[in-house]
Amino acid sequence: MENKSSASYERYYDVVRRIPVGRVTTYGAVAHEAGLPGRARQVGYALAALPDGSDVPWHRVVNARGEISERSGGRAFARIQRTLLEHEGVDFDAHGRIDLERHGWP
DNA sequence: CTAGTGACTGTTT
DNA sequence: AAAACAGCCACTA
Repeated sequence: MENKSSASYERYYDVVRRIPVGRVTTYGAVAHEAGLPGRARQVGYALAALPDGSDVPWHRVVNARGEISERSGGRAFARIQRTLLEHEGVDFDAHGRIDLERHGWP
């Protein structure tokens, strides 16, 4: 049984699981909803530790600009994330960014 | 304990 | 609008 580095990760995952289909949210919003404002960085860190095949829709989490963040050693994931969001009905502009006013999750 | 790092955010150039 | 800088906090060595 795999050990979680920190049970706090589950708190972030729980918030991400509540994101409805066709909507996105920011790292800061997830941290805020999780009851830990200001830990946006830790949200990204928690998602980075997220195991493959988890039930957490990590692709619905983007940065404050409404764009997909480039993580270390794999920008291919950004393309996958964009494809998943487009498949859920999320629109991207010519700059590859999402309108948080339209698809943002309150 | 200190130091380094990172899927971030807001303000200033 | 994009880039640079600083602030923030948790995890690892």
